[in-house]
Amino acid sequence: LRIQARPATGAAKKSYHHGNLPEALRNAVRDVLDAGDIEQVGMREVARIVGVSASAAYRHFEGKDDLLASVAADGFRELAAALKAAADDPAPMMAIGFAYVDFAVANPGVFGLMFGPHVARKENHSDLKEAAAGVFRVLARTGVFGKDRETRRRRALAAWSVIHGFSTLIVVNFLSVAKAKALMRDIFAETNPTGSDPVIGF
Amino acid sequence: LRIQARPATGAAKKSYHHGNLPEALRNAVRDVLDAGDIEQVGMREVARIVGVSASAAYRHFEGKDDLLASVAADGFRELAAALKAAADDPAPMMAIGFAYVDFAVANPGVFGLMFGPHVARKENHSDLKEAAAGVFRVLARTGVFGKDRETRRRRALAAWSVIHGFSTLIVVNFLSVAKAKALMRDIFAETNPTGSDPVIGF
DNA sequence: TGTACATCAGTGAACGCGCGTTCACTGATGTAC
DNA sequence: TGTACATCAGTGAACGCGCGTTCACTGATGTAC
Repeated sequence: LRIQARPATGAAKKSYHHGNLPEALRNAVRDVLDAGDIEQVGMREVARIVGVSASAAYRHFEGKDDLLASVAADGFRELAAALKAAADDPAPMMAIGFAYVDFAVANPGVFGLMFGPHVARKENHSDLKEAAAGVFRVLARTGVFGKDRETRRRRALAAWSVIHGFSTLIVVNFLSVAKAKALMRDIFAETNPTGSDPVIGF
Repeated sequence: LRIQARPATGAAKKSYHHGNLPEALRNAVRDVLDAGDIEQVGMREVARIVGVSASAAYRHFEGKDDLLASVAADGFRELAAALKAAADDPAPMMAIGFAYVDFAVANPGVFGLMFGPHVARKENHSDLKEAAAGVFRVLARTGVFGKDRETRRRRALAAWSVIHGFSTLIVVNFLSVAKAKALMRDIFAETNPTGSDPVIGF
């Protein structure tokens, strides 16, 4: 189980005030999501896990949708951060691909939520949209994709698709991590030392 | 709404026997799935749509899980058939990729079910597993992937990932069909007229 | 062709359950003076 | 430093609801003779 976030004071409060309930609830959602499927996630269940009454959650989230959207947005931000860190690698595309796969494997539940129908239809949730766009931005800004803006965007989308496809097939158990990484090594191999040429076959 | 399958006699029976309830129920599942998300799908809801009592469904399916697995397996078979047809195209990889994307766009709900956590954890459901393997088989048998068996398998997996990634990002609204197809055209362009060389950059 | 009867495919009421959300409440916390 | 008080962050009971599944049932269908 994910460690419950507690107040920064460190000392366990005797007060019944939790201190960091929103994060604790998000973590509980992730635990349930990673353990099984999305149908098990609920306000009551999640509150139960945290050890708080169900209605307490409504002090921090408008409702179930809001809580889920918040978890998904966090997921996108985490993913973007991981990719950003990987982009500093000497072989950035490969590193980004690996980081993406690693994220999906480590967080299958959130990964599914992020790219599932719940979130897909939440087009109005601006925080979520922005967080997802952040992932694309990291990809689009990675230097290997050339100088022209439009070309970079196109290639970033293609690369995202490749990487995302591997990750999805892994999560769904049609492909092993090892095999996927070996394949990515082939695909993203820097066949051209100048680094200016396309790396995914076009 | 999907047209409800009726008995082959054509004439509307006055009997209360439905005649093809299993298929009608599967179609109802798909309708609900395509319209919204998986949480709306249920035995009662689906029976209601078909116009039958909830318990009638239990004459044909063991329960909810069984019904969903059946829908997913059908989805895999449909997808495999569509890909098989596309494989006859002079540019088979591109045709297969387009067919895959078209299937996902036409059936976003089933597509999500097929690659979602519900099915991913149903490893014991052999019919489902077999149906999913059929999709891979079509890809692996497509001639462009070379003569060596292992190489073919590797490349088939890579191609699947690419194609699947595009489809997922489309379904989740991060990418348009037009853009995805243009990118696939670039990636799968037959740069080598002999057709024997790798087509996805490795 | 008719009839008896087994089986098939429905019905509808009932079960227990857990859900999301609301409400009036209360104890804890922080702040102005 | 103390105190009064507003606000914050919980509680727990209650609401209505729809779900999956079971059960005893009944009408329709098909088959053996």
